[in-house]
Amino acid sequence: MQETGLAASERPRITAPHRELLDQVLDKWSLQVLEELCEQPQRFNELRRAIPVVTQKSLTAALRRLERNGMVERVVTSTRPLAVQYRITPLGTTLQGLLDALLCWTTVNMADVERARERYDDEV
Amino acid sequence: MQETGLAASERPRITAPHRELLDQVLDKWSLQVLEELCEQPQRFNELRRAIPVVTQKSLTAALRRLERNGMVERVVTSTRPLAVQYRITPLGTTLQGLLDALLCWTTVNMADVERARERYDDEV
DNA sequence: CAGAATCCAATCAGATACTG
DNA sequence: CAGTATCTGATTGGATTCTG
Repeated sequence: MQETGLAASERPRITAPHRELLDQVLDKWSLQVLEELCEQPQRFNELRRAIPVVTQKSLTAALRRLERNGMVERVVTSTRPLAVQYRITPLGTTLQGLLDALLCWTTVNMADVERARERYDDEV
Repeated sequence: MQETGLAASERPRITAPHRELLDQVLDKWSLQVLEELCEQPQRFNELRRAIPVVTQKSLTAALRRLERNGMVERVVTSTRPLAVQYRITPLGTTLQGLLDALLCWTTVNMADVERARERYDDEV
């Protein structure tokens, strides 16, 4: 499992591919899309309404990125007019714990962060 | 299937302040700065060398953001030429677990993601 | 050394119009 | 409904120059 006997302090580094994946998955709209789809599958315009001020363009881009990375599945029903449902994939659900952890962290530390901001803004 | 009080589906939502904080802390360069400073305090140019291709401008911006949000502390020694050391704060260290979790997730799922990308790119 | 200031190219986001 | 296409104004990122 380990090539060499590394010290505990030698934690894995963020490499370009990892960084890139996080970028695609943690960006502004993707997080909110994932959050919505974790709750239930939804259609395009449902998502649009559920996520406050996302434009159609940004939502489309976020969905395509998530689909490409295997986080979200696009299910088309060829009716007239056609219906498209987006749903989270098994791979996508592995992100849910992480999302919760992120949200938990912001909730716990928001007050401290706001104090830090006030201090910083005052002294400058 | 669900208890009184909060339904299981009623998970906390990402609100604007939370989203904004995550943006400031999870962006491309900030993650790598935090990773570096979690290992040891470093000076400006040390960080610059440690983080492959960051420009001075981007590094400065990331450090200012992290400082403003209380994640990083800037320690100035008024020598000639002056020395500036950046170090992680206690609040900043609360992010470390999250960073590890993020990195762990990418490591575990990278292969699946790459397969998903190939599938997507092929069919389009 | 540790930046600030400036200029410029490239990217992005919003609005609008159109389509199967 | 679920998008695509296009135009445009704003924001970003890199390169360069300068400074205490």
